Amino acid sequence: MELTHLDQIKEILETGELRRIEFEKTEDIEIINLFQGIYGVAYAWYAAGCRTLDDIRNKKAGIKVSEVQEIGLQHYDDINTRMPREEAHEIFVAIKETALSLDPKLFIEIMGSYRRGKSTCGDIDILITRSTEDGKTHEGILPTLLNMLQTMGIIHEHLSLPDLSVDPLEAVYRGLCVRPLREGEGPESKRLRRRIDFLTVPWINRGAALIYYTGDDIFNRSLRLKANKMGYSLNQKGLSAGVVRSPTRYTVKLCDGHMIASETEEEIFRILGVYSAAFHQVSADYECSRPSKVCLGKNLTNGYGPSKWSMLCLPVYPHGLLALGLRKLGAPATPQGRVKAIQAPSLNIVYTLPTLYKR
DNA sequence: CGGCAGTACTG
DNA sequence: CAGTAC
DNA sequence: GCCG
Repeated sequence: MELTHLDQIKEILETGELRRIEFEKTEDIEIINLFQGIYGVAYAWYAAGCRTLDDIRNKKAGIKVSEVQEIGLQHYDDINTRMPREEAHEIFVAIKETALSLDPKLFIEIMGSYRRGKSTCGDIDILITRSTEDGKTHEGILPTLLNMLQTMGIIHEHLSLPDLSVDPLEAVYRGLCVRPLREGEGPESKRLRRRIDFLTVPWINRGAALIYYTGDDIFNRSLRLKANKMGYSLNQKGLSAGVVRSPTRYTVKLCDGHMIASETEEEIFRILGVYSAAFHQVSADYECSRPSKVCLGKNLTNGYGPSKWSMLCLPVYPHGLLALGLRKLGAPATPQGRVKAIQAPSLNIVYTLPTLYKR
């Protein structure tokens, strides 16, 4: 008798949760993961024959290394060490204070793994926007803020600067920072470089932006897939209805539809039918309404089968979808993952297991 | 057998 | 366009 | 790899 998905899910939930990283322990994926620790790095480096960071430093096989990637190499260990939650907090507090000194009406929020309540953070994601009720906006704030933070010694190397020419309210900055000095601490004390992203969005898009940048990636993909199945489309700007897709090519949108929710996370989650008890909680509990990563385990392969997709993991979501993390294979392959989501009515059984709510 | 999230940016 | 970041 |  074949095991059903549900049998396997129950077994994993009962025997303990695994991380999807467990499924990535093949040599090529490990090396590609190593190279992806450098901002903007290409899978092409692996394809070109590079296998170590020194191969990259020595420009083996005639590969090109951009200025930004040199920064990534220089600070490789710093950038790829997760920071304690407390350190992310110190950096965020300093940035928020600085920003509010420019305009006390700015909306400044930290997103990413910090907002998901994680005890360590791989980077810092900061959202900046501003209520428009007094007719003003956050236009022009980001460059000024970045200059101040640089003077304060918080922001260091730039990886990508904001392009304000398209929409001055929508900008992205990526760079490296260090935490502010603590009380009585001299400038000689060692502080690791940390990855930091700033993004600004129009005030009305803040809810959708919060969902997207709070993540994680698999959660977003499953949520978007659910939106599609319900006839909507979700992106970092908002939830749209009336999207018409080509019957032959599903991904081709014939009609963009119209925005029905974007200002708050709650309205978007509510329309999508996502359990939202956590909205009454503080950020550290946010993760509890979010996916619990589990794997189907040894019964499923991560091997390179004849298919161009290889299974990595199976997160379980509170909104009633399972998603299989898949990796696209084949040459020229991209290591960017894909998600397969399955509508699973029986998932209600999973919800009741305490695993989903432990932290 | 098609589909697997959606968008922005780079070369 | 392919590749990559989020 | 697996679902519709």
